[in-house]
Amino acid sequence: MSSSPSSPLGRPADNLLYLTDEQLRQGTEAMFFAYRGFTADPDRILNKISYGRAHHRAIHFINVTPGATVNNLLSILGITKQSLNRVLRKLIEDGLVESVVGKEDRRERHLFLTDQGRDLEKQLSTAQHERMRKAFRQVGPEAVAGFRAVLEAMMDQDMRFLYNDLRNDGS
Amino acid sequence: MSSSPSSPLGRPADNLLYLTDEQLRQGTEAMFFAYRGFTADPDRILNKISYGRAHHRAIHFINVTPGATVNNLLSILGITKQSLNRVLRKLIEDGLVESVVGKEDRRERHLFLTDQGRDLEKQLSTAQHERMRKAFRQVGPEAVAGFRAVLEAMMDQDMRFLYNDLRNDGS
DNA sequence: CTTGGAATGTCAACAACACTGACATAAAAT
DNA sequence: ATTTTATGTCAGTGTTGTTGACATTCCAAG
Repeated sequence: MSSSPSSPLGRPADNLLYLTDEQLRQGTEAMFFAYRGFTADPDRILNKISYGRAHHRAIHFINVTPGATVNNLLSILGITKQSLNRVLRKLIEDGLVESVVGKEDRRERHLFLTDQGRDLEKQLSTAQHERMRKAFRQVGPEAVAGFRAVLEAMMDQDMRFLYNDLRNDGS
Repeated sequence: MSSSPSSPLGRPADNLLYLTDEQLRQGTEAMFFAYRGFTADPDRILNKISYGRAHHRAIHFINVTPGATVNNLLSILGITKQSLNRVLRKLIEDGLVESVVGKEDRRERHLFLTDQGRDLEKQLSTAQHERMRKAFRQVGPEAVAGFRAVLEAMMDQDMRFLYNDLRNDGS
């Protein structure tokens, strides 16, 4: 719309061939099939212990932001507190997550993984990372940078902020 | 593992910094947040008409491979026939999908979108493509190529074959 | 022609995970 | 003292997946 590096009148769409409906359709299908692969390996582990993806997501984000409150986690996961509570209750009951009453604000519950929780997290992330590492190595760092750039551009703005917060530190 | 462009002994991991656990974790989170964005726009449309993602997926793949049988669709979607059948029944009942008994093998049902089905498909894909086109344009063709390369490398092999079949034609 | 198997459809039951709405409790903030 | 916030819990509902069982149709092999 703004700056077109091609000649002003001749072949103006030549550098935009990657934006055709056909290309977008292929991108859509790539996302669909790749997301299936992306979740397949942890899903197998979770299945054995009667957990689902919701448990995985909770464990993942409690691990990267230890001490986060329930509300923090709700913002990240984008689900209702009732849904999260169901999952958290089970994780606490099973001894994978610890809930600590806030020191300054005693209404808040700060969430931590127990040793057992960290064990499971390690198992899950190892399985998931194996596939991704293989893919990353296969395509090289430039492709990975492109992958990351597109994904970040596809996020909702709120999620992009959260994502970048998690990228820098774990606060 | 095979060819390392860096010096044989000094700093052997320098070009592999993009494969650290931290980088993989960020890739994982990028996938998670981006997939949410990816589905958000069509989800809003589907919600209004009491359909879900399963309906969207069925409509999408019937559109790109018109005349596919139920079994074809099952391979692509990776769900059970019972799950698919529930969705298809509703789509047929609502007049979005037509089921045609096979001419050569009359056990098979070939699936097509009706005009009404194509209308909805267009609505959904337009919404989904808008976000993706914006992202693609923002990052440029090289990044998009990397995005596609990583996603393809993350698929299960079966899905990669299917994906490439859909890429070339619709048979 | 009969039998076996493949493709499809249907019924029932169930589980995971999301939702809404309503209500309870505790504690911080005003 | 009252309101608001953070959290938890109960009850009900919907979508989408699962198994298992069974019926129908029909091609193909014996």
